[in-house]
Amino acid sequence: MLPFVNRPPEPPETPCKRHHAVLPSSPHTRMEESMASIRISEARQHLGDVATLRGWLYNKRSSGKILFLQLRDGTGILQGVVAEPENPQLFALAARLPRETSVIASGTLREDPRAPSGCEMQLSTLEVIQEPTGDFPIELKEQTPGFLLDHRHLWIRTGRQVPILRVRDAAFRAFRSFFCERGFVATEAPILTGASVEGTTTLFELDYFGDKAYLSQSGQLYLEATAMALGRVYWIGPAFRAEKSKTRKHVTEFWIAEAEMAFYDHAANLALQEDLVRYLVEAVVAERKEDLVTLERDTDLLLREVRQPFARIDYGDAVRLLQEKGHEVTFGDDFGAPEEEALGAHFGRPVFIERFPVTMKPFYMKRDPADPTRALAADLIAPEGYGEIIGGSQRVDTVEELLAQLEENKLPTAPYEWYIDLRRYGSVPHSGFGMGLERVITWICGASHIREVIPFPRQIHRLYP
RNA sequence: UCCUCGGUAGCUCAAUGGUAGAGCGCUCGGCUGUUAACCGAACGGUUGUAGGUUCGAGUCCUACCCGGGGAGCCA
Repeated sequence: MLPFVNRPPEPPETPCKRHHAVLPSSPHTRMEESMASIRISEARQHLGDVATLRGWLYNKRSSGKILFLQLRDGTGILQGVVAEPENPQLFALAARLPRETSVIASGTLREDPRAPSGCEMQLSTLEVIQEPTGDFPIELKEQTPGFLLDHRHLWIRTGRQVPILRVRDAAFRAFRSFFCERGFVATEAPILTGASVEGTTTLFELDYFGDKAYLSQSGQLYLEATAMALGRVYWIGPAFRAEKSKTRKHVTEFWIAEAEMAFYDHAANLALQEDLVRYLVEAVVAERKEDLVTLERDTDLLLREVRQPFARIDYGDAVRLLQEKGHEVTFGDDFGAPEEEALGAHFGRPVFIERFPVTMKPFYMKRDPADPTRALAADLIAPEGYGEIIGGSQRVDTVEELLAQLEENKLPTAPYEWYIDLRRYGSVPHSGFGMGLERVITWICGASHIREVIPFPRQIHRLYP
């Protein structure tokens, strides 16, 4: 047995050999030894080679005795070409196959400006793995959201959905890289909880061996505990809100990216959030530029938005600004979607709204020493109408303040004893925030609805598939 | 939960209270460079459900069911 050591892979003699080496074994795979199995994203590196790709028939077009198969494999779409006079049997087979037939296709890769991607495969063999038994429900034209959502398990194969899910992957990874590079420790919060974090939002309730339990709406309180153990922590986890929201910004199950930092004050918290959002956008645009172009996202605009310093506005000033713009808001109101959109449009870049009145915010936020009616909290509003993407604050760090604020919010202390303990044993100033990953991804993609950027969105009255 | 719009062919949509239509998809035929191909033909219906008005209802009325968009709340 070879010793398991961390060594770099040997440089491949040819790209073909490298890819051959990583082929998984499969009962469906009957590869000829000399042929490189490629993924479509790598096709350009194999021009002139005979190659094999495994995937699905995405679409088919023809003109007389020439047939164009659009093949997809999850990394891209490549055109396969077959002409009847050259290969009548293959032509007959290809002409018969319906969309989404799973196939192993082999042929010569070559550049051709007439092909949609600039290169194509001159097909020599086509092995059918499974031929669909009915018409594929998702058509390559406009369909209604209800129908598409009922067929989400198939919808994700088509059109914008594939690039969006790749951007999502890049965003998740960039979030983790950002914190990993800064020495934060990834840790986890429980999903099953015995009490509400904020005491306000509606939770999903379930039976826990005869007791009531709830699905977590945020890992924050637990991250405060792990931050006292590890210093600086972060995680990405699911969050559940049972509110009957029906908007383009809401799903009942979403992924929250949270960080909690010991010895960070409000200012340091905002600086970190700004660095994070800028890093995320830069990283995702760099990695998935092609996908964003496919999605027709204006990446220059996106980069301009994040490369300048983010705007900051005091809550009171934001109210006055909105009033000047004709919005009917008064001090103490939370901002609705039109107000968030107006603020985003006014600044043309992400904007922090700082120092909310404490009456609007949950019990765990620290008050501003300069004005105890205000919380050391900020929401980050994305531009272009995408709304709030981060909510954060400096946290209460003394037992006295915490008990007083629990009481003001009419919350019992018993479920929070462990949380109060954090202020009893070496409490320190600390801050943190939660970012709605789907909201950020929606903004980065320029998508029109949050449900497009999560593989299986959960909404009120929608639990299938 | 509230406001609003809708439910007709597999899909997307038409149809003054008077015979149920088109485009796309599927099927068949034509076309050797298609780009959601195009051209021609065929196939395709218990008009969301239940009741009511009417000589006659997809259309009008009532109730219910389901969905879209938006609001509030939030990330």
